[in-house]
Amino acid sequence: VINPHSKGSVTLKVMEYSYDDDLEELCPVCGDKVSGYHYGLLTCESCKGFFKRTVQNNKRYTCAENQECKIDKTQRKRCPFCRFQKCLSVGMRLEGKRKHLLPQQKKDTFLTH
DNA sequence: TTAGCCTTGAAA
DNA sequence: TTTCAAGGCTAA
Repeated sequence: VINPHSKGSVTLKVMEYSYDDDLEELCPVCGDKVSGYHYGLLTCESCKGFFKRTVQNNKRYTCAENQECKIDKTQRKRCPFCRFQKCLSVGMRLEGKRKHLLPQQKKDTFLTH
């Protein structure tokens, strides 16, 4: 913005845009803060660990309700079954067992903010 | 069992 | 050499 009141000088005002609203930084599973890519997508540290444990030890859970439990940061512990279901539904996959397999370029998803 | 921090190793 | 996600570790 050019200040019309300044004579010889020009003041430039930089508009700092804050899209605080939807800056996808939340785990698609529980809404916690993401810590990076885990099993294919951005998730939080806890869901990463949960998914890992579940897969590694072949955990089998059962839902006490109708397998429709809402998963959020405070209820995620409540129903592992629904939590795992959600992990799968949002796209978590165990396609990167360490020690082999090429992660190739999964650069299809950017963080173009 | 959960979840945050740490180690590791393949890819860039 | 740096990056960063998989897997390890462990306090609570």
